[in-house]
Amino acid sequence: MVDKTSGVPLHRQVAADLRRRITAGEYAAGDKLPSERLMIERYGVSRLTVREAIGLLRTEGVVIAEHGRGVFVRPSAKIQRLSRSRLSRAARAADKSAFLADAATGGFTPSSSVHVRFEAADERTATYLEVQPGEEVTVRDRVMRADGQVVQLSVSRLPRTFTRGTKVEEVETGPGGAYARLEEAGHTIGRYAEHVGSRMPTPEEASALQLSQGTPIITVTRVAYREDDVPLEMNDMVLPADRYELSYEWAAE
Amino acid sequence: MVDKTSGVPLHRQVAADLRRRITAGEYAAGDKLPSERLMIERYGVSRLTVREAIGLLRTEGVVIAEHGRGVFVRPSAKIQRLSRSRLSRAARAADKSAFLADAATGGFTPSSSVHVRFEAADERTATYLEVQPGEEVTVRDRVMRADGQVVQLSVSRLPRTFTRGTKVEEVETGPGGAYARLEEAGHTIGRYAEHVGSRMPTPEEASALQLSQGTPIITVTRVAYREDDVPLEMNDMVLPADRYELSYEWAAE
DNA sequence: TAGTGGTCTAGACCACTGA
DNA sequence: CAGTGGTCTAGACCACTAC
Repeated sequence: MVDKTSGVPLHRQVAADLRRRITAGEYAAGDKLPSERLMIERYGVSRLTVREAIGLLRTEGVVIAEHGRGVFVRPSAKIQRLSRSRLSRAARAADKSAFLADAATGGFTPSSSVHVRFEAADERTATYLEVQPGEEVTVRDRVMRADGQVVQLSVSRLPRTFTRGTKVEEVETGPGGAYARLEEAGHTIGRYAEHVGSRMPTPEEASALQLSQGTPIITVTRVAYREDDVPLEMNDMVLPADRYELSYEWAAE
Repeated sequence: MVDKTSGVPLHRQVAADLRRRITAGEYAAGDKLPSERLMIERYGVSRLTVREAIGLLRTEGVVIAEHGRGVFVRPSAKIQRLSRSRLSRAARAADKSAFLADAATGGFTPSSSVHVRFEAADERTATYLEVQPGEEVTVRDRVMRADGQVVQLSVSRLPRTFTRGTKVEEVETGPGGAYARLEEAGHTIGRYAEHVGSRMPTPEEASALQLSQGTPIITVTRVAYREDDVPLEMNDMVLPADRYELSYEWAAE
């Protein structure tokens, strides 16, 4: 089953064999792989070697281990598509936040909890919001859930000069959300920019989003600009990569 | 150094301690961590436990192990920003492919190799290109390098009905690239859509892009539509997440 | 209770790096 | 050459799951 003279590490050979069987359909999505003890016999290697092989597949997101149950082929999660060029004034007028609008499209039951605080702008925040480092910003921390499960973390930051005395500094921002309050205060949004990246989650993010090993996160930093190009808000979003796909669209000219 | 009675796995305690020292700046970017043998003494645990701790940090992308040298704090790579709403006809007229345009912005020396083949459309391709499964498509495989290093993989697919008899079926597409040839053939591009996701790389992608452990990839599927909304091309791109950030922009209304 | 994965030890040999 | 990480073994005990 494995070639101990090939020079290729045994755990890689075992991982490759399992991977092949999975892609060949021998083990289908949701199926249980043989137990570690059984693989020890089949491949003629030690337990650690088997566990290293499984570890590779876990890191790749191919399988998921469940304590006391077994190792299972990971079902490819259904992807939730988020169209990003749709934060129209019309949608806000219809009393939907961007997240709620997504929910309406996706057909899940949304809920979210918000925490508001104030802090001094760090280097990165100052750069995006074009303020001086140390300047006070309003921070809205948000945990978004779909059918009870956490699906998105969002941290919104605005220069406090724009939010003082408005409901943006309260947990409940009222109909239309924070953007509506900003517009009422005379700050009409002219354009949005989003910066999309990806990385492995921190342990905190992994537990908050209940990510299984081998799942990266998608990071989105959205900046909302006023019509005169003054930054009004930056929003750092964290999404589990196995559940989301972002879609953007633009005209050729 | 570690509490063997706390119930928290030892390797997690070791990992947490190392992570804390790194974020505290005790070990700066590029610094070498203590050797495994030294950690065995310091933490009073076995070598496997130390290696498991390091393995966690590697998966998180916090450190990089180099055989025979040591384990190093991973420097946060400089991010190459790609603005995605810039595939203008003007840019193409200036004889730059999208990749070359990015290169001009980023200041690196680009090179790429292309392979052309033909295949039958699979399910996914058929959906995006709105053709029948099995219909013949032209496939342009591309490996892009910056200063010699592979930085992007790209697979472009077009219905062969649009490419037959054109230079799109050749390796060298001529000035302006494939899009320019399509326009000459009467297929004017009306809009683009991009679908962005992220996942851990396959072993092949990891070695092709020389990814260190713990680096996810960003997947971008760009679809180019004709002015009458007929799909002309789909382009599956794979980018190392530690080197790229994608930027999109749109007007509020 | 039996079977599963999770954690951990002690020890060994190998491959790679750099002085 | 010494020091580093990479691989591997044999064996042990634990925590969780399901019957």
